[in-house]
Amino acid sequence: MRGAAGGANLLALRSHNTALVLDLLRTAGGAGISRLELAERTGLTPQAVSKITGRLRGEGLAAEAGRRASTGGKPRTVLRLVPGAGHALGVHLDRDELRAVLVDLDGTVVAERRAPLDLGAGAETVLEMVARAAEELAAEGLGHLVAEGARVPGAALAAAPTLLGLGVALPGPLDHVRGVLHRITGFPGWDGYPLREALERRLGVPVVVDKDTNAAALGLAVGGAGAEEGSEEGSGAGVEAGGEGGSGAGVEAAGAGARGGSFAYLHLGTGLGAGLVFGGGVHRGARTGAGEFGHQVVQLDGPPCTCGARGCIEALCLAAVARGDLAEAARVLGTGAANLAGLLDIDLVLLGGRTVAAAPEAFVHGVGAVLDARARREGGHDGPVPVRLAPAGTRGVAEGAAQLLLAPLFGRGEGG
Amino acid sequence: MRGAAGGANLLALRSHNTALVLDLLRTAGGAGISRLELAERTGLTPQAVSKITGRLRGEGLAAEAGRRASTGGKPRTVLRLVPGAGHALGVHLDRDELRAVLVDLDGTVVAERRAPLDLGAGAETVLEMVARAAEELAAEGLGHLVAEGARVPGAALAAAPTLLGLGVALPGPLDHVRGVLHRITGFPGWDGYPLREALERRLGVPVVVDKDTNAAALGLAVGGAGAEEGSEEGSGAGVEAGGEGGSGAGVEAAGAGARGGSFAYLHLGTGLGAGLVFGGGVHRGARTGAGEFGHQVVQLDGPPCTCGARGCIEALCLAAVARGDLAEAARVLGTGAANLAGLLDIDLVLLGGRTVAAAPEAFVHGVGAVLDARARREGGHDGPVPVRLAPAGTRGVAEGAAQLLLAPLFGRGEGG
DNA sequence: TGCACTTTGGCAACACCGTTGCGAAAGTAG
DNA sequence: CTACTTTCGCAACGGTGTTGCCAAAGTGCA
Repeated sequence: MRGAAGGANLLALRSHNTALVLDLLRTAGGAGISRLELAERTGLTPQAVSKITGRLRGEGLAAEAGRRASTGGKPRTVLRLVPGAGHALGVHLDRDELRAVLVDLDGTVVAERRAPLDLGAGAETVLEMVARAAEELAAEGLGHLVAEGARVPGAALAAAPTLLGLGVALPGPLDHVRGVLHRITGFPGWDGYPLREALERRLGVPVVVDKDTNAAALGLAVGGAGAEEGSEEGSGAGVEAGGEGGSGAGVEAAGAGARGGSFAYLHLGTGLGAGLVFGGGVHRGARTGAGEFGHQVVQLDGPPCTCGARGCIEALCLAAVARGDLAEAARVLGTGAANLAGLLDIDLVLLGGRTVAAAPEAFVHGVGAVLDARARREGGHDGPVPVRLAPAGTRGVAEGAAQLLLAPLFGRGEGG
Repeated sequence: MRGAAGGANLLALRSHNTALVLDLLRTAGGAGISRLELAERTGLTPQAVSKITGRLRGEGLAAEAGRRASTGGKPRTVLRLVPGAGHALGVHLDRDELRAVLVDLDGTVVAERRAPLDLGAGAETVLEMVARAAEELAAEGLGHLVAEGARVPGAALAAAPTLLGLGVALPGPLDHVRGVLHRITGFPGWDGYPLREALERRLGVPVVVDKDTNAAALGLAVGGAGAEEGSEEGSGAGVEAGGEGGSGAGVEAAGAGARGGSFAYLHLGTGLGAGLVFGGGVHRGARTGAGEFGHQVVQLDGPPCTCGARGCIEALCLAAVARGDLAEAARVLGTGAANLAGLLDIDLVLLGGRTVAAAPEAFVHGVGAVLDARARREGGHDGPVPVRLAPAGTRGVAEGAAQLLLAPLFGRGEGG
């Protein structure tokens, strides 16, 4: 709601309330939600909700979808988001693979691409690969929406009426606001590359760039991390730890995807990073560099890390993994998680990444044990912070990248 | 702006914009600010600002105060906050001392009390001491505002028309929302004590309770931490480190007190704690327990801490202080600060507390050196995070406690 | 001294927001 | 079929920031 200056006018008021309603419609998913429920959840009057939803229906973003059972009077009409009213592209540039998805407003993946990738091939080459994948996905998923005459190669994206833009997620520190990469460890050719500007010029649609961990965290935040279903894709999504000693804390945390939820997503793959979510939005910090978790020092004068420091979590954790000592790796990771949870007082810790996926139970239980111990030391006024496996599968980061474009629609931009 | 539900109506819109204008008036201080400047800073139209300031003048919260030099036309009229239009009481319950202040809207201390304290004397005794100090301060600073007939002992506070309430800051974890103490280390009699409720019943004015570190951080946030003046009270306020390698990062950080500023206040006294400020507001976390900094583990399997864990910053740091090795203490503290700064990407680190005050240079330079080294490792796209001595003197926590009541007026409640 | 110009800031009309009062629509219960 | 409950839209309303216009209060130049 607050722009750069902070003053709010009537347009901002409307945008805020509209985004709130859209977010609730999205969260409700296929089940839908009635006008009166929307009124209760937003605190607005039913009449205001009717006006807002009427406008949304006029714009094609919402539609009526059946009605509820009566409770003694006129039954409530159920409203539903029209998923096809908007789309976004998400691209995940990993160290050895490119994954691209086209999602609709609901976050459902409409089309998907996957290709081997060599970040060392240079920015121009990779840029062209991204553009090609984006155009193919748009043609596959949105081709029927494009007017016949507009189907000229190279202008496919700009011609798609429902496409909101493209989100790119990649490792390494970068400037999220300006869309400029700082560096990618091991690939010096990327230093200072203005990825957003280059892609926007090439594709003609809005582009947003973010760290992979932030994208993953955003995807989890809007996807309702820790929600009931959990039968998404990952086979080990049911694994959980840390709820035993708690007084209902696990139940509380189940709604982490809702507004106000806060969690940390810890990603352990070839490196270690974190994405922080406070109040439903990603915390990026003053210079959009937040989430530097791997190089937190947890062992003064410990073994040297590639970054030049000593005793970094990443170095300790990966060394333990390399020698097969998963229990120790989980203990180190848990120590970092406990530090983080104590400092920020979050609701939930989510674990992800290839290394975690290779042995989910070991990490979830190991990290959970450390958090349990900490909670017990503190006297247990509140239960321990629950630890779960991030439900998103291998394409979770790409989906999160697409959410970089969708989130502002739902009022999830910048911290809430 | 967002309440529990999130929906915003016209009243909320007005409150938001009014708070924004009040905050700018407060920040401008004695120099004042013109209507057009307010319009530029808020993004509102000049006419909207005129309406808002007109309302504020009608309520006695703002007044015209001279005019600027002309720039070729009608000179701008300068507006100023009327400091006496509102007051708040702030109490700091330290382990061995009670400090209470009465401040006006501007944050200026109008009256002050100080008394030795024994937290072990029991909640009732301390409660009575707080109430007595509050009533004395109110009588001293606000007596002339109270109608003659209303001057009956025990009802002094409720009768003072400009008094917004009382803020209490004290060590140890607590529930800020409900105003209930969890515990105070070393004083088991306080476990679970409903301090807010008890004080509100005793005094008849709104009461807010918070951790001492949060109160200090809030005081620094609204006081413009790192601003130019610095000639407050602390003799070593000029000490600074970490700006040398930076590209103007120090200048940027000078505005940490303004909206959008983010910093961490690290308090090293008998214990070690932190207060986090993002976007001008205190980050308290999901269960208002954030800022647990002292028991971050920075040495796996290190020496045992009183909390039961091993290798906590607090234990390592205080042990180093005890044996006179301030350089090592600063290095440990700096390691924790670097972890924190990397994780959250803050603008500034502020140091305070008795132990720091006893040797400011050693800590500021020692912590700054660790942050410098980290920034240099990362390639230095941005300069290192500056480290400064918190400018607030010994009564800073009490002033911050009073700001717990004033901050909501200026839109600084809960995260900006 | 007088006139032209610039800039500030208030008055009035306006568009738009959520709110309130009221009634039509659409069910259930008897 | 009637009485009742509940949902939801239409119309009028109060209040918000915005726009168009004009008076006030300066400066600069002839």
